This record gives sequence, C-alpha cells and structure tokens, in this order.
Amino acid sequence: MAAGHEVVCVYSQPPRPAGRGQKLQSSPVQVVAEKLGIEVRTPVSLKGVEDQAAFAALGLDAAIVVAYGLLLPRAVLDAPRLGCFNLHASLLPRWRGAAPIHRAIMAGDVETGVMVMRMELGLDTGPVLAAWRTPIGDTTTTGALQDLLAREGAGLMAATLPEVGAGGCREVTQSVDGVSYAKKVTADEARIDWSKSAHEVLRHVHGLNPAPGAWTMSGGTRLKVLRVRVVEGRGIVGEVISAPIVVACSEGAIEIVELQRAGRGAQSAVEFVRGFPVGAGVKLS
RNA sequence: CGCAGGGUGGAGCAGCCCGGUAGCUCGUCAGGCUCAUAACCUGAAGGUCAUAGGUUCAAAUCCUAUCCCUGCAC
Repeated sequence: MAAGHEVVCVYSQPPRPAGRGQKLQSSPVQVVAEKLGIEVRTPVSLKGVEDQAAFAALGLDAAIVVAYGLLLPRAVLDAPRLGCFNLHASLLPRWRGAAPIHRAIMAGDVETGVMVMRMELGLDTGPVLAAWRTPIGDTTTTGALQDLLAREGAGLMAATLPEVGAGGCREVTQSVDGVSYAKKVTADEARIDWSKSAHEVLRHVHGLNPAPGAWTMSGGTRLKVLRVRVVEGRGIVGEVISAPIVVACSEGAIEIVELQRAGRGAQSAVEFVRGFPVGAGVKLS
C-alpha cells in the first residue's frame, strides 16, 4: 500500500478457537486489514469452485502470499494477470516449508535470507525473482531474524513487483541440488539435549526462541530456556557448575542468560536465581 | 465452559493446606571496614498482601465474584 499499490482484498485463515480458553480468535492479519478497511475473506480452503470464482472475479494484477499455510490450486495461481508471488524466509532451495528460520539457525547455517518467488503447485518450488541475504551469528534468534526478514522481505517485494509489471524481472529456476525441507518443530524435539556440544545447544535454544521455546527439566519443574551464551567449563553433562546458571555440556558449557519457569514470566538468570534455587550440582534434563 | 500455575515493599520469591508478630535474596539510602571494590559488617526507609464482597473476635491465609499475567494443549 505504502508503495502505491492498491490492496483489493485480503485472504486469511478463518478465526478458530485458539489459545488459552479456546476463544475464537481472528488472525492478526485479519485484525490489521479490517482496521485499515480492507475487505477480508477467510475461506477454509481454496479448493471450492465458488471460492475460486470469487477470487478470479477480483480481476487482480498480482497476488502476494506470505505464511498463509495453504497450497494454492491451479485455478487460483492462474487467476491474477501477472501471477502469484510468495515471500519465503530461506535461501531456496534450502529449507522449503513451514519453519525455515528455525531450521536454519538450529542447523548452524551461517547465512540465511528472504526470497521473492513465483508460486507454483509444489511447496516453495517456484523460480526466484529477488533475494536478500543476512548472516546468522551467535546471538541471532528466530524471533529477531523473523522481524528483520519480514521487514526486508516486504521492501524486497515492493521493489520487485513493479519490475514484474514492466516485464523486466529475471526469474531464476531453483537448483535441484541442496534441496531440504523445514519441518515444523515438535515439542518433543524442542527439549534440550545437554549431551550435545555447547555450540549445538546454543543454536538449538536460539533457533527455538521465542516459539516454541527450548526447554529442560529441573526436578519436577519445566524451564523454558530463551537465551544462552557459550562459556568455558566442564563437568557432568546437564549439571549446573557455577553461578548464576552455567550448565556443562559434552563439550564446553552453556551459561543460561534468560529463562522462564512454567506459569511465570521470562527473566534474567540473575533474577531467576533469587527465587528459584538452582545452585551448583543441580541436574537439568 | 480444554488443562494448569501466578498476582505479597523498587526487582525476584517464601508464607496460604493447620486464620492471630510482614519473612528471604537483591536493590535503594545512611554509617563502618578497606589501599580499594560490584566484596564484607551495621542500621534505615519502603507493602491498600490484584480488586470487590462474605465468614470470623481476628483474613495475605477460608468462601464467592471480577480484572490482569503466564505455562501446556490447540
């Protein structure tokens, strides 16, 4: 909109019972769109002939899809004059799928980015029109990266569309090598494995921050670990070896910088230790 | 009506089950010790115990309702 395009209509997932209390919640996209006075449609899927006809009737130049969670059928892909375009947060063909940012950090990638691509029937398989890259460091978290990539991606999309409209945008087919899929992260795999190296644990924690959050158990309490730092030290794997909370890994040690206990808010390790005893010798698993 | 924990001086917590003196760690302020210090010692200030009712001689604590925060599941 800010770039001078007319936003005719917004499609979003329908409101569903979600969150605490199972209250019916509209998607954030829907909320914002309605506030701006844009028509919002929330079909359960786009497979229905009627929904497809309604979409075609909009007479669009182009459609932009971001984190919609539905594959678009042929009839929808072909409806807009210029096509449908997607913003994907990885360096394709690496990390096609649902959780590209999480997977990139967890895997220890040193670089990632965001790409504009033309949508096809397959999952994130279309040719790439534009890309923006950024390094991943030891303090990079999924949350921060997501914000950054969303911002840069939006700019990239806004800059690319006019070129497409003018017919002057080169589309690069994705390489058949280096394809990988970013499966959604399960709660089970979010649990910290202290028998890995400190660096692996750090990637794990930062890749899962803020959601769904890496976690570990201390006695009967579940602790969500939000931010960590690799430090010197050795000891029994999973045991706290020094203050405020430094945990031994198989190789090196991890200092927990920020964490959260079930039912409470997030806090720094220093604050946390004042009200929750995790002195040296406590075992985490 | 998905399951569950929490709201106590500026921060983080305990106390609640078995009603009756407001506790701990940290911070703040003052003083002391020290070559010196975020270290140590002494002292002080600071709290409608989320809100509104109820029970009681007496409620942070028991009962009811409301508001807010959070973890899990989705």
